[in-house]
Amino acid sequence: MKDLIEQLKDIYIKKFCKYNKEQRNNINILYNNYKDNSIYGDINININSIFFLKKKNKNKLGIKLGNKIKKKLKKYVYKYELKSNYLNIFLKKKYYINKIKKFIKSNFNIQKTIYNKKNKKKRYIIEFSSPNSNKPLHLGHLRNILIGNTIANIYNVIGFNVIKSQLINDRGIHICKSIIAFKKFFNKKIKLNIKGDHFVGILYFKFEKEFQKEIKLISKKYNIKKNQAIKYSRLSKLVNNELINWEKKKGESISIWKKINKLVYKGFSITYKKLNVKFDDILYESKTYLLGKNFILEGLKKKIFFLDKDKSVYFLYKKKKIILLRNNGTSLYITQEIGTLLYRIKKYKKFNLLIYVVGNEQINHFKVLFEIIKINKLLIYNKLYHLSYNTVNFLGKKIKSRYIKKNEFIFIDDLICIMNNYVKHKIKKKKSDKIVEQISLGAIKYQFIKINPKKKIDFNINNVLKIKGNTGIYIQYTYARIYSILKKNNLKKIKFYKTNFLKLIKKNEISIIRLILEYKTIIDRIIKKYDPSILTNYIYIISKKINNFYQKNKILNIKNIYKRNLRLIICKIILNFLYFNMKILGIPILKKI
RNA sequence: GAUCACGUAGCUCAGUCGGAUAGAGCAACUGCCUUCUAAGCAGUCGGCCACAGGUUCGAAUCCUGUCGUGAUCACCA
Repeated sequence: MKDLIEQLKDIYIKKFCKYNKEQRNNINILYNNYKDNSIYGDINININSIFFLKKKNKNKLGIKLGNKIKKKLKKYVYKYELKSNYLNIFLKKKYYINKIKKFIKSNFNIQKTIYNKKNKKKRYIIEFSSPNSNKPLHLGHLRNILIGNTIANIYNVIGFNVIKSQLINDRGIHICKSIIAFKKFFNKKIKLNIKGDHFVGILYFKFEKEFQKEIKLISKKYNIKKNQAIKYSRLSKLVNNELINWEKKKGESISIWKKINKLVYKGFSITYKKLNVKFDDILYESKTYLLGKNFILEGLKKKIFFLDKDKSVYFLYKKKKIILLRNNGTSLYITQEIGTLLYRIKKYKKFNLLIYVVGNEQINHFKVLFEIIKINKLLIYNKLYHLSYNTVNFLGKKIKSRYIKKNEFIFIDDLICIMNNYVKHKIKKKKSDKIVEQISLGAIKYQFIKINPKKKIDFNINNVLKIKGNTGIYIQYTYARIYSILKKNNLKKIKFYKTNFLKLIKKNEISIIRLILEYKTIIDRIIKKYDPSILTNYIYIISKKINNFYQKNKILNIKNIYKRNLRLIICKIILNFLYFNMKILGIPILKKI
């Protein structure tokens, strides 16, 4: 059974744009949750496209459409009004009552009521996080993870088959830097009192520090520029040799590499666990990069790629050379990326969309990658999407390891720690550490998801530390409030059939239900725009509405049993609805706060 | 220099692929706890939607230009 919005759309299409696809996509029919319903009605139909047909007759055509709707949907529609550019539909209370009954029938199952599972065959692969294995996850990863995880969860809600995929960049020069530091500055001794990934991070930063020192010395000594000084750097040579050793699997390179990676992965898993993020699939570039190398060599034979004078392999993109293989035969970022994609094609065979959640600094990288796939006539060309988001800036600049100084933190673990301390001090009643952490995690996640991925985040600890107003805590608090009411009254004892909802239901109760009916539109918009922030905003509006209702109306302590039943039912719907969406957003659910 | 984003209230952000009177939160100031969780609710204050043109019945939204901020510009990953 189609829902009302879809039915209205059908009538509209039949009447005005049966054959015009473009206009069909522009039809704008929405529940009115933002303006006075007694004036603007329950559903607003934007009739601009009618202007397209005949400007002069817009009123006539509007009335025609209104009459048709009233006739066809007389069960629910009792009135329509033409106002400005809108055809406003006024609904009977019965419509909302039926919706409430539907919720009751499904035992308050949000998924069943709003989305009936379909499309299970459609497979979506979502790659997110993609860390390097040389340092802990930082705030850039945090944004990435939260966007990726939320989008993945939403695809899941609709009923698609979703694969959350993590690609770990576990090979390359950056790892070798940690390896050298481990050998040279730490005598191959692991510090056990530090979380694994942080320890490896320390190795990496130690290397960078020493490296910069050396470069400075050389450039001063010989009076040359820094980038030229690299040629004479001893540490740089050591790293390059380490990479060659690693590729040849010589010496202790591999064993130390394995040891370091193990530490890092252990550290990652703790952070992921805290964030409550799980992956269905983990890929390692060390295992896929050879596939890419072979692919490029084959392309060279097919004359899709070319050999440069210095024997490096390149690809022409917009008349510019893009290097695909170094002249010494070792592979690059793009090489690995191709390899990983080939691996995925082999493993999953068919998928509808592969979404790369990667920062916007790599827009060009993905353009090149997709072009390479297209030019090689691989059929998946249309099934690749780069979900790019803006950077997380710290002190005005993009977060990069070289910006880290003492007393500055950019790691997820540190942020959680700081937030925990803050919540602990701000909180009125004493709470267990577990609850404190769940509150701070909710706050952090909400604060990051809240912002449109297109916009950059200038990270400021004071923004995250907010616990009033539009925050994760507000959502958690709303949930806990309603939960405590329902806990005091066992819903199962209520006999629904005795309640005459039609007489009891009032404006404010209807407006809550109407808000929930908008959910489908919201989800559609999120999928269309790849923007999870839409969901946080929506959940916030719902929370505000229910808090307002809570404060103005008594729910448990009223004499009229039937009225109480109705309000409890609405509470139960909202409770499950919040639960459902908090799960999607990954905000911890607390029964008490 | 080129390319791509973004510029909305003092601050942090919404704004439905052009439509009804530009919306929230924070901060500041008022009210509201002997009654279901006051981490809340109700209200006041605050806007030349960066600037200038253009497109049309109609622009915060589309186009062009200018300014500002950031990212990228290829053998780092």
